[in-house]
Amino acid sequence: MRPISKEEYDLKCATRQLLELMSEKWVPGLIYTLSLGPQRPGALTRRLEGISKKMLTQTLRNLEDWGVVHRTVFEVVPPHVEYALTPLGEKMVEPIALIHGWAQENRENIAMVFTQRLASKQSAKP
Amino acid sequence: MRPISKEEYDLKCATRQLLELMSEKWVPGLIYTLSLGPQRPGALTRRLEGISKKMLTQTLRNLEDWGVVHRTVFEVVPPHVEYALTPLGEKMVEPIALIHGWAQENRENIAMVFTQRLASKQSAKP
DNA sequence: CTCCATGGTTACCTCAAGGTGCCTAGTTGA
DNA sequence: TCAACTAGGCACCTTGAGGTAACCATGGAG
Repeated sequence: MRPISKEEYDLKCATRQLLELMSEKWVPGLIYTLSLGPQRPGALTRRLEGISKKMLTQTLRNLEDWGVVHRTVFEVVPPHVEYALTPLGEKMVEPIALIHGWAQENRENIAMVFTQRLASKQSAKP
Repeated sequence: MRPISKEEYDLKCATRQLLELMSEKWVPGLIYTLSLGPQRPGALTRRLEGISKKMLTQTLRNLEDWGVVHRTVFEVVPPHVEYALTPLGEKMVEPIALIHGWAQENRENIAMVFTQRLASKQSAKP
């Protein structure tokens, strides 16, 4: 059992990098929504109830950096912007769908755990 | 495009619950290591360089709550404890392996993004 | 002339994840 | 007698993710 060095685990591990991206709060919702077709920011905001402008922009910029999302600006007024998945982004839909599938299969386990945690948290602070 | 409600996205979505678990810092390493066979805490600590006792225990308890890991105590002295994946846990190895596969295929993209981000962070705070 | 919608940016605040360090308790070896 | 190994509990601290609210520039509707 060879040790996994700090550097290897923290920095180089593409798997962890990817998992961290995918678990950013709004990433799965955005990727899934964009997999249905290109969208304008307004539409995305309306679809993902509760997302703030800041988080929408920030998350989309992040996904752009990853080369997962492409931003198209139409030079008209009022401004018109569209976001779409890149081919790399399309390739990310499948792994997320697999996670989703796993989660659905085991949704009862997950729900159980979740309600237990909620209960214990609430009983902890009266 | 039906909106996704806050509650739906935050609370009920098993997918996000699962992604959050999987992206906890030490979870992928622990799941992968345990997929090689049951392990004692000491061995896990030695393998995952940089993990603290607290984080090891905390993460393992968390995985126990999820029913992903089983803890066996041998009533001997000095104490002997073993952690192993449950059948549910075994089923989690595959999705993680898929993510891992994706990350490997696209490791160059990921590495590029990562070094860029590092560089921009360092130039931002001199 | 004012209001609203377009797509952002910025400063500020909060909370929890992750980390450090010290404590327990029993047994073995120097 | 003191140190070290076993597995873990607990208090404290720091950092960053996520959220709130205000601001910018433009143009059409009333």
